[in-house]
Formats: sequence, structure tokens, C-alpha cells
Amino acid sequence: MEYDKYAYEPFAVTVDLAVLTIRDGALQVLLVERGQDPYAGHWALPGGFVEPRESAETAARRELAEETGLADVTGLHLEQLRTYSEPDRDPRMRVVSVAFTALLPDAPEPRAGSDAARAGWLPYDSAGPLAFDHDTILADAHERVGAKLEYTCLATAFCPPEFTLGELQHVYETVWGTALDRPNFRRKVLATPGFVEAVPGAARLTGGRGKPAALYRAGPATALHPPLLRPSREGRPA
Amino acid sequence: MEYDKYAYEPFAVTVDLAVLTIRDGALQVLLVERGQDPYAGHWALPGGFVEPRESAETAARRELAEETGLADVTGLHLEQLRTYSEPDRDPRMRVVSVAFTALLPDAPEPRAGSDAARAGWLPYDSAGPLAFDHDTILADAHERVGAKLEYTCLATAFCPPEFTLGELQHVYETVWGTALDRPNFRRKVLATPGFVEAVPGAARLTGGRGKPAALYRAGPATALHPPLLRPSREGRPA
DNA sequence: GTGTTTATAGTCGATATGACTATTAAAAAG
DNA sequence: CTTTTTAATAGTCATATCGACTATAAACAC
Repeated sequence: MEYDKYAYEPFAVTVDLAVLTIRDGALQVLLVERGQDPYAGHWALPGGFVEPRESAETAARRELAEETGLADVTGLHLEQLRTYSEPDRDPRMRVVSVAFTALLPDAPEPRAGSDAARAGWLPYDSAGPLAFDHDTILADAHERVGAKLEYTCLATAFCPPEFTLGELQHVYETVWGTALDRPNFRRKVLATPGFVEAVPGAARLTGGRGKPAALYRAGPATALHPPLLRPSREGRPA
Repeated sequence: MEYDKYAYEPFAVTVDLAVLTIRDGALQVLLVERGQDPYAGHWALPGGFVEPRESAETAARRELAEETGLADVTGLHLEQLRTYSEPDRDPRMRVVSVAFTALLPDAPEPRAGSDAARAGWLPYDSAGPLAFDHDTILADAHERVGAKLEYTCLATAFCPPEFTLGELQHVYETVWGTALDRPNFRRKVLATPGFVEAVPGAARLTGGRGKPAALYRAGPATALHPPLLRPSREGRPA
């Protein structure tokens, strides 16, 4: 394309983050409360402007560090979701937003940034309605994560460095909202080379009732072949 | 996020299109030849600025119509790929580009637009090196389309309204670059409800050698359950 | 006719899956 | 300290699906 000076029109470019984690057995999302209009008092996804010399990915990781207060966000799963560009998605001005999805294993209490009244984790199911088009972004993020659990090893991104197969299964059940058969889930995960690897001699004795579970680490594999499909529901969106 | 006047920085926002089709038995991509620097004489993906009152999706569909010369692009498959925002991806100025993938069944000769020296279809394998980061965008589009063939009914987007199963199979083989077993492919497609539906009493007699093939139309299904997986190659990207 | 090409039908073993039952090891209840 | 409860793990079995085949059918070239 060519740069016709008559066609050039400046846009503001921002990033919005759908930061997901599993807390208290539920899927939760990091939200900030808006301090001013529009949508003052509403919850919104954290985000901010892309700075002149950074990419959207860099901006997203910077915002993620700022909003979660985590010192090290280098290892976290951060993935571009899609870009939202409806002309009136922000009533004040033309803003194009590149949305990202981030997955966290543990859930530190966020600190409120300078531009947000409050910040905190809210259960996904009771998160709406959010400011702007953030309900749509959040729903898209949920759908994307649910789909990627099927054919990638992404579920370990929700887990701490060492985890039990029960915890891993809980990730699937929480994101998909369905129960899975435990022996079958085990069989599938262990039959996939590189999905998880056993931590030698270790067993989780922490607090839980029942037989202690063996501990596993995330393996080197990234894809799941064949995939681990959600219990069939018809007409699933493409 | 808040609109701090010190943080606000204008960007140019464009769309880039990876328009794919199958011509002469090969995967081909619509390219335009740049008429001026930078990259004068290089091939590039078609694209252009997002106008002040349109979304990126609207801009992409407008550009698609302009570049292909097709009167009706409403039915064509157009899908957001991802957004490319590296600060120096365009040497002249800060440009954030929302990339789209479009799939065409037939391949009209494109007309050169006002801002391109030439436009035409080039085989995917001999398309590079392209201007800017368009090699990356094109490779991402190819990977995305290949992956979506596995678990969606997207392949029909490459086919005319009525097609044979051999033509449909050829779509898979061309995009994936692998041969498929014909009886097994038939069985899989016909066993998936809503993927294709037979055109009653019709058979393609056009020119081809061998037994005439039955004609099919795209069915109402969008997802493929279970998926039609590529012949296994290890370490497929997520 | 013969041979070639492509479409279509069907077979068979290997593998994966869904729905189960059984056993084991720990904590909690009594 | 024995029983109950809870959760992890092992294993079974029928079915569905897949990959690799073979076989037949319908067109054209010669």
C-alpha cells in the first residue's frame, strides 16, 4: 500500500488484556474498576496505550507486569487474541485495541495502578457487564482458551511448576464447564508423549484428603495429537 | 484504561490481506507490485488504510473488492489473522497493520489498483521475498488455514458452489502439501453430517477422464467433529 | 476390443475412546 | 484403633475411528 497523505488518519492504539487464572476452583479474570467516565464505576479489562517505540506484544507484557505486580512475567503465557476496531467502541475517540490473553498459574492479589480505582480477580461467570466492548473480548478469550485446550498442552500454563493430574484435570473442567472421567483423562495425558513428565519420587502430601497424588511437570510438547476433545456438543463455533 | 494526553500517540492503522486461492492445481496468493519506495518493484500483500469511520473488517472487505475486482465479496470467507505492530516494520512511519486471510473459490484476474503497478496471482511457493514483513504474514496465513482445515469445514471456501469430492480433497492436499488416501477421505467427509450434501442427480462430466464424479454442495456444518488431522508430523506448532 | 484414468465400495487390523469396576493409600469420623 | 470417606491409580470391555489396503465401476484413448 502507499501512503497517500489524504488517506492518512491517526488512531490511538491500545492493548487490552484478558488475564485468566483458576482461583478457588473457579475461572477468574483480572479486572480494574474505572475511576472516570465513560463507564466510571464499571469493571474493565486492564490495558493501556502502546508506546511509540514498542510493539503491541511488548506493551501487553509491560501492562501485565504493571497490573499484576509480578516481578517476572517472562515465562507467562501471553498470546494475541484479535484486534477490535469498531469505530464507536470508545465514545471519546477512535481507538483500535489489540487484545491479548494471558494465563497465570498462581494468583497474586493485583495492586491498583495509577489509573484504576481498584483491581482484583473476579469469577468469570459474574464478571459482566464490563465497560466498552470488553464483554466481547472476554468471551472471545474464553472461547479461544477452551479451544486451545483441545489440541495444545496449554493447560499446564494454569498450573504451578509441579502439579498433580487431578489439578490438571481441574483446569479442563473449569474452563470447559464439564466434568471429565478421571481414569480416561489420566490415560490420555500420560499417553501423549511430552505433555507431562513425572517428578521422580515426589508426591503431594499437602493438606488434601485421600491418596497422595504423584507430581508432574510440564513436558516439552506443545501440541496434542490426537486432540483431547470436549464432550461433544453439536454446532460448536469454528 | 484512561486517556492521558501525555501517553496518547497517533499511529497509522492499515489492513493487509492474504488472499488465497487454488489455481492450476497450486496454492496461489494475490499480490501487488509496489510502484514506489520502499520496496519499489517488490511484491506485497494488497492492503490499505482503515478509514476514519470503518472497522478493520469493513476496510478489509472494501480492499478485497477493490483489489480483486469482484462485484460481490459478501459471501467470501474473510477472517482476521492477527495484528502486526513491530515499531520498525515500515521504515517511513509507525504503522500498525491488522492482517486478514481471505479464501476465494475461483480466481478472476485482478485489476491493478491506482496505487499498485501490477497485481496478479503468484504461486505460494514462489511468492517471496515480499515487501515489509509480508513474508511473515503470508506464512502465518498459510499455517492458520492449514490448521483450520483440520477442524472446520473451511475447505469448501476454496471450491465453487458445486464441486466433486476429488476437488475437495485436492484443496486439502494443496494446502497441506501431502497426499491423502482417496477412499478414506471420502469416508471421512461423507460421515461428517452437514459437511457436504449431494446435488441430486448431478454428475460432473466436464472434460475429465475417468468415471464422472458426483457433485456436492457445502452443507450447513462449520465444525468438523472429530477433526480431519494432517498426516502426523511431530512437533507441529501450536 | 485393450489399457488408462478416476470414482466409488468395501475389508481388516491397529488404535483411541467412553463407560465402567476394582484396588490402594491417605485423612477424617466414630 | 477401627471404620468411613476421599481421592489416586489400575484395569476391562465394547465401540468408533483410522490407515492401509483390494476390488469394482464408468468414462475415455487407442
